[in-house]
Amino acid sequence: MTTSAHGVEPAPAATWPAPTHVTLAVVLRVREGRVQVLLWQRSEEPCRGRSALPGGYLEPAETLEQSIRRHLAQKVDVRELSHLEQLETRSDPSRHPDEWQLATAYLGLVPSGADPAVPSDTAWHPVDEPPVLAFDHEDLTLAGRERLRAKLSYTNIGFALAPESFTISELRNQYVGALGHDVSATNLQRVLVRRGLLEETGERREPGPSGGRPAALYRFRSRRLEVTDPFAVLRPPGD
Amino acid sequence: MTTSAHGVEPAPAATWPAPTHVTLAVVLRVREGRVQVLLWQRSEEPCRGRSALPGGYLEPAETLEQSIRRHLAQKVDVRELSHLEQLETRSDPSRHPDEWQLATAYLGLVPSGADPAVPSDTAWHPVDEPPVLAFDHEDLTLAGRERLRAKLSYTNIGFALAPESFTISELRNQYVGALGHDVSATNLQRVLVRRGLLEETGERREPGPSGGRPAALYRFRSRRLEVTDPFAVLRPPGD
DNA sequence: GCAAAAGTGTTGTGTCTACACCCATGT
DNA sequence: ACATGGGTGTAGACACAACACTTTTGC
Repeated sequence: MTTSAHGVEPAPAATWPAPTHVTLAVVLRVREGRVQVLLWQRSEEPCRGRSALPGGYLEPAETLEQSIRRHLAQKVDVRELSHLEQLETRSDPSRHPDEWQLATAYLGLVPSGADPAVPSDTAWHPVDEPPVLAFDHEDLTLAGRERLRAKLSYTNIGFALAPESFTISELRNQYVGALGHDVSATNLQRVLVRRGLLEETGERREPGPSGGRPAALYRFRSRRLEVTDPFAVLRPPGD
Repeated sequence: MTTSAHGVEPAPAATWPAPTHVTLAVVLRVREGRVQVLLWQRSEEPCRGRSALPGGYLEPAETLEQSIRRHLAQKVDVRELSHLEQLETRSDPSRHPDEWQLATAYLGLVPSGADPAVPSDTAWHPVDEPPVLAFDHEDLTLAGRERLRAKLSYTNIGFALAPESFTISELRNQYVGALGHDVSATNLQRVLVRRGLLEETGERREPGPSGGRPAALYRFRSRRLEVTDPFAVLRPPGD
């Protein structure tokens, strides 16, 4: 196995016969109205001290998804991950200074409510104003954020931001943070119910000390990714 | 470089220290109302004689996109490719019988009008009833077809199916084939013009021998992929 | 009663499909 | 004249945003 060369022999990529392969994850969650990304402080060269996305080398006989789950398990309780999907594979030979390295990035989501412990070298950072990131990780983070934003409007991916059951205004907070603009609770409820994504659990949340009408609890009908608005336009005729 | 082992030593994937990496392309076009995919007849084991997607090994110091373009150049005039985008990377250790092989698939599109010559071992096949394909290539083909179908409704990807300039009914034929259902020329024109994707060239196509009103020629305003319907729902307020 | 929070009713707008109708050309 | 293919006008359906209004709680 190639051990991580740390700048001892900065050979140009062309001299490497075969690329190494790493998996990375853009793990996002929404807290206090902002999207946060899980970052890790590198203790090795290259880019020692810089923040980076969690991940690492692909091991023999594992799939990319198994690999990223294994690496993530060292940073966060993987059971808290409500969704994981492949983003893309980056291959620019100059993306890593010391070796020819391919990187397959995943998007992971953590629902509100869950608050997994993370090791001391790992922390959540606001995705809007991240620290300087290693390699091409900032660009990958942006790609993850965009993917989430886009899918919120035509899939049920909201399930991955919400806990089992929730009130509409709790769900609204997740959408507001993830989309970056205001969303009315009124219309959010109507859109998601009309599309059959949400159903009432029948229970209610008791109001806080300042009063207010008790809120109905909802859940997502499915907690697996489904496309809910497949034809924005150019629908098949007669339907 | 690993030469293609042809079943001589079918070692389990776990014994390979590092994966090989190939790039593949799902190259699609629409002809006579059907989607066709470019396939190639394998002359080597494994899967000798089976049809397969074009592609091959990644070479040192090239990016994945350079790699797939290089391999495609052997099968088709790459200048005819109007669009190329990454689909996904497959990593199941059992996807190849003889080696541990990762595969990054691309989606390529060829516009109507262009009719590139292909070598004798390569041909266009209807994507609906393909021959038995090697490895996981049938599934990748399906993924490519789905990607095209989805993007037709919320991006300007139609430019990649159409030549420089075209009549609405020619464009309609491409959409009908790609979507697999009828599309009215009337509404197609209105949707694409309203969204600012199409503009008239000012020229007209002379009618054929059977008469008819001459058709206006259109072109796509941009021939690079753009998202044109970013918010199917949950638009930002006040806009 | 009053404030707070949740939820419903309703109106207006924009975008789409469907279909009737008009236009320009060849024979 | 009439067939053929292209294009416009228009009406209805639908989904959405916005906002006024009602409901249910705590104090």
